[in-house]
Amino acid sequence: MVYNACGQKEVTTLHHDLPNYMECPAEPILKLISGKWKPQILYLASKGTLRFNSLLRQLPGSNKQSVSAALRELEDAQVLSKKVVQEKPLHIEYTITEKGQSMLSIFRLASSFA
Amino acid sequence: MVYNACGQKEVTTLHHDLPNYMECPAEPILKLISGKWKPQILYLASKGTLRFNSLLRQLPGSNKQSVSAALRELEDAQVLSKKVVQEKPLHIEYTITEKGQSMLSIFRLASSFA
DNA sequence: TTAAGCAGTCATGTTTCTTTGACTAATTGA
DNA sequence: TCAATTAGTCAAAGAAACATGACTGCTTAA
Repeated sequence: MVYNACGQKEVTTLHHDLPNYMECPAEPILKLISGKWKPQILYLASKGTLRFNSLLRQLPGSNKQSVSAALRELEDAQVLSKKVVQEKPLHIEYTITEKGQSMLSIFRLASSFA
Repeated sequence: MVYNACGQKEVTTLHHDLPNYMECPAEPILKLISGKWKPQILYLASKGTLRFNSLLRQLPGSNKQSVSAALRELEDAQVLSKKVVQEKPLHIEYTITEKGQSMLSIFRLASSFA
């Protein structure tokens, strides 16, 4: 069995021009961890729990809307988990998941080509 | 020595809010291999030498301008090399470099999270 | 010589991403 | 009670990415 550049079996034939055409499964993952703020958010999340306003301060030049959207995307993809902490000054915490932790290997590998 | 999520030593301090702030070196690489056409171009390049018009036909829905820009970016980053072939019907060839070949591992790793 | 293929560029338009500013609503400290 | 902090949302503007159509200049096959 032949595997393509994306580590996927080559089976599907959709276009005569593309004998073994197949969408790259890495693309959605690349899209998930790319963008203006997500790599840095993931990096900070790997160091410890995040809180919204503190995160904003840690990302100079960022804004509520972009950070909020990034957090939601990462949460939807189970890379971060969000929980309301019913403590002293009632707040929200974003924590990196196991999946998120293991996805950091992509960053380490990518940075070896810098 | 402490290494951050991007596999980089933590030294720089730029902001009081960021005791160990540092740009993630994976970001430019992620940017280089992301986008609408670059992953697929890289995949095709891994299978063999590319020629402009043939590549366009192999990327249904693409266009000259986008593909041309993608090829230039990848060439500038030494992921592809371009050469004029002085043969029979004089043409141009884009070939994946060693660096490009080894960068395919990023796609394989990323696709394992799909 | 004429048309078709190759390898593009340029100007423009559209779509998507990112930022800005105003606003909400609950909690907490002085 | 007043101001600040936390955690956002919404609409709109601006920037960046991507697509379209017209055009160039060279080569080759009929």
